[in-house]
Amino acid sequence: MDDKLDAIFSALADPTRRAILGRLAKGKATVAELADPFALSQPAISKHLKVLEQAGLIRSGREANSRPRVLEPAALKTIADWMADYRRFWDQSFDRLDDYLSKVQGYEND
Amino acid sequence: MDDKLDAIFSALADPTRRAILGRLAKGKATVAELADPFALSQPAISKHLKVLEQAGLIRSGREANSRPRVLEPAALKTIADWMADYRRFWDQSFDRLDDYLSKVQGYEND
DNA sequence: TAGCTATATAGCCATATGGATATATTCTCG
DNA sequence: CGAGAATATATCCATATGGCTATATAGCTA
Repeated sequence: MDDKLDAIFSALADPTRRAILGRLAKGKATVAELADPFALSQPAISKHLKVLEQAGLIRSGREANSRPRVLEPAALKTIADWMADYRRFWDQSFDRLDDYLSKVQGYEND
Repeated sequence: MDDKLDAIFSALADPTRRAILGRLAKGKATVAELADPFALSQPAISKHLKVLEQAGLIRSGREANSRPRVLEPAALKTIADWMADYRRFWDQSFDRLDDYLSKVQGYEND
């Protein structure tokens, strides 16, 4: 699990890769489309994509000639879960909210 | 802001540093106390602390002979805010919860 | 002030990272 | 099948990172 967190956090520690995720949040995209906004070579982008994929943040598809990428949200949930332990430190409403929800009838968190 | 996110994510991309944060979540600690659980030299720990401090994740105090560290939650909030844009991808209840809260009387999120 | 404690800094080394260019691979299509 | 398009891999280079040992600095305390 530590290894997973290492990979995810370090994948996110780069503005190019975060921007790529931002693009993928709007939907599937090819490598060429992902590379377009950047002044970087295609291999550089492929390298970034590999880092993101190995961290589990994205997945590769296969479509005719291209290998479109899609977002893989589970990895983000992994770090969100890690952060949950700290949430009380900055989110003053968190404890109260949690408490509140547990008392509300008819609300199910799936 | 990108630089800030770079620094925070890359500070978190190391298990030693995350463990240090975990310790600090339980309260202020000296460098010696923070170093204790690890099979690392004192300078190595000091280096990690510097990384955490430069990312804004911790702060140094001054107390007699020692320089105790404390958690600085604002930095964690920074990445939580960044992640908020993606939350809808994994948290199915998020939209519903958000919607629900906006309709609840008497609840104020500060 | 001298010495002890706590911590920081300097310097060194090995490995990792991010970029580039050149080339290989894999499909699609005529 | 041969050409072109889309992407991956191989190399190479410069810089960053994480660890160590040795040493410097700062504050107590006798």
